[in-house]
Amino acid sequence: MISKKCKYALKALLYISKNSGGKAILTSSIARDENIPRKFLESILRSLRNNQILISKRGKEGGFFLLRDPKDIYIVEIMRIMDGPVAMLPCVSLNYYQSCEECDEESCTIKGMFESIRDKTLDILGKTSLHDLNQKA
Amino acid sequence: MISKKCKYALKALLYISKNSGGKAILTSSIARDENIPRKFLESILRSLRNNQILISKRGKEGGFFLLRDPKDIYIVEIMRIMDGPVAMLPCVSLNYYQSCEECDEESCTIKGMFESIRDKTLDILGKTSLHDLNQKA
DNA sequence: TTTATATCCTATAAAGTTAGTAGGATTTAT
DNA sequence: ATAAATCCTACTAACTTTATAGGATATAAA
Repeated sequence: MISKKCKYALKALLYISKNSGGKAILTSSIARDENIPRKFLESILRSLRNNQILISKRGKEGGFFLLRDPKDIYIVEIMRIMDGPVAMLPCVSLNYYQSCEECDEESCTIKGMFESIRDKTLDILGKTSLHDLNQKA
Repeated sequence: MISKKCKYALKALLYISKNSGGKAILTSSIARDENIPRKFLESILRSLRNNQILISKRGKEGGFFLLRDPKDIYIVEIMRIMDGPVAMLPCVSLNYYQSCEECDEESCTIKGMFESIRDKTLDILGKTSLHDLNQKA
């Protein structure tokens, strides 16, 4: 399961991607239209800005813009920022690898299966962009 | 990420599958050899018994057996018992479906992607058995 | 029939994570 | 100056995870 935070982030980015015609998008508009608690959304958008997905403009007439073209923002990147590893086991994660202290990785017989799942998952998440998803509507 | 409970369950079942030659396997043996806290493992095995994966025998000379052939026990079943849904979104789960209250499922543009991931994942988890994984060693 | 050895069961708890909320500080266009 | 927006820190309630404690119960064997 992905967290609500992550789902909110995806919805917000798709919203910005869809509605921004060069103009800044307000937190409050996203919150209203996507049913996301505003204060919670604020912190999500700030986090996306800190991670080079969004740029923000403060003050009146402010708001958020995508830093890159929606065709160049892949879902996997958002999910890693929000939820961390995509893999189902720490020892199988490409970006957040951690060894399993209690078991021997050499003789582990479940790793392979979870590597396959990771690869199939990344194949989708790493090739789907914000633009792709907005085309679905 | 799967929970430690789920990982412990898989390790325990593979252990039982591998070491049971018709004889009962002790919680304490599994705990020792797989580095799993014994009391925690007890509750995991009990849960697997409650869900028709194991049978137990109490008292002296007791222990656990697989209820079915290792070739007929698929990983997906264990994961669902331990962690619930395999899907990444509640609204995309086959066995634990829940609607997303805050968004309109009809117009949702992220569902499709998560359905694809679910299908690829289930294709692996639903076809891999305990026997398959023990062959890897 | 006693004893040793298992599982069974309920309750509890510490730590971590999730999903927010509160209250203002700061910046900017008008 | 003022209105409107983001920015920032701190806090919190609820939930989940990862166990632990302390016996109750069942069974095989001596």
